[in-house]
Amino acid sequence: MTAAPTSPAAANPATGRERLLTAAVAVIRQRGLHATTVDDLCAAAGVSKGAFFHHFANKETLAVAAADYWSETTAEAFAGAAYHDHIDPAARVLGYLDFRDSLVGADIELYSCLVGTMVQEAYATNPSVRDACGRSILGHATTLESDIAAALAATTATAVGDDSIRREAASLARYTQVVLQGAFVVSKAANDPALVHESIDHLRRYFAMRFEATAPTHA
Amino acid sequence: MTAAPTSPAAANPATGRERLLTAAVAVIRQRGLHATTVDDLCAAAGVSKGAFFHHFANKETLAVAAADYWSETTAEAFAGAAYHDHIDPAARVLGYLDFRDSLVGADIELYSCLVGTMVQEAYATNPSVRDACGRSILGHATTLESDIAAALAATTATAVGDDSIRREAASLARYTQVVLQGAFVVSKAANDPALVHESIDHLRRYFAMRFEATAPTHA
DNA sequence: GACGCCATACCAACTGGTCGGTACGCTGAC
DNA sequence: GTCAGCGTACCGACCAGTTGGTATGGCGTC
Repeated sequence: MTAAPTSPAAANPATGRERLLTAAVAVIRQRGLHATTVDDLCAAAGVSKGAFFHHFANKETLAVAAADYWSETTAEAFAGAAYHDHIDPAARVLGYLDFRDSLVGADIELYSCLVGTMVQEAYATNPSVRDACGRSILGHATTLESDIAAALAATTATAVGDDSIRREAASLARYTQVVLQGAFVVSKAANDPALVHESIDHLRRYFAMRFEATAPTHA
Repeated sequence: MTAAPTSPAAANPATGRERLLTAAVAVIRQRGLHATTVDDLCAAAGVSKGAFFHHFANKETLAVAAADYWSETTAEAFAGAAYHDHIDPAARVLGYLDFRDSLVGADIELYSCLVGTMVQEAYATNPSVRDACGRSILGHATTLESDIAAALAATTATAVGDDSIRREAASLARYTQVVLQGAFVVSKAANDPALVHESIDHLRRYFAMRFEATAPTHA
């Protein structure tokens, strides 16, 4: 241990704070917040305990920072994904589901959601962490709203700005996150990633139905 | 098991073991597994630490027992519910969703699922707890399969025993649990029980669509 | 029906290790 | 010289699990 003390940016490019955050995402996602000790995080990040408490006031502060860091890094990944290129808004929504589906690999702890895992533990004991998780999940959901609203509007010949359309789009956007989070939980319980694919299939089918519902053709 | 030996209904009706299990369900559901200490459980159950380790080898054993206890008590509640009385299998399935909806109150920790909460923490660290949670969730899902299969068979004019019907019914049964577990997670993150109602509405709509899909009349 | 025997159920005090957090010292950059 | 960015050493609290003991009650025996 005790990595190179002299040149900080030599072998390990990231700063200590960032190394701690990436380590926190990886370790907490696997083992949970309470089961992860500060020493675990320091070891994973290759820094000392002094460095940890230099950057974060306490463990709870780190957890909030990790949730925010998670929001930022995942937002970048989704913003750069190809499903945005579809012309048809319904295709963009279904493309989002395909993209989520493609992220699922063999190891559940590598594709499951950090904030979904944390919020279960933090809900009653750490309100600030719970709120950070809420911001992350609901903030991500809002990025879907405009596409869903456009797709709904196309099927009902209603204006996208219509209030009932906006509300229903927001509800459906939240529902995507509900299904994904639930799929992670149940796939962990069953110890089987196939359940995530299966769940996304059902959700995809639901969206397809909703987008065809009253729909005439639109293009 | 081990029924009441002498006078079960004296001052404290339940035996120490059962008091610990009911306390475990209540406390762990609120605070999570790792955040709950053995002393917490003893205090909640009104027993000493010695009693705890008399009945359970360690904390992990208690967690498994609590998951099993949860399975048993919830199974009784669902078995006695009125939605089974519908003649139409589709109505039984939708009645199940209504029943789940009716269980949702104001306090999330009072309606959320113990095993869904525990499995997130236990997945990587306590395989025996994870498996107990998996048995609980998937075991509950199987109780829905026959009704879903019957409802699907009615819409497609296929035999209930048909293999594809059985598989799809099993998949939909799992999906109900996915949505419910996800609704609990996201409603905790948003700190808003309304999200559970909203999610069940979407699931109800999906089932209604699936049961009407290719459907002619059936009776 | 009294007695010895033992199992079950439970309690209070303690222990050894762990964990979050602190105190303080070093060092290079500006 | 001072301050960010660490590292080392350490502390106090807490916590899972242990130990050693007590109360109770069933049961065979005589």
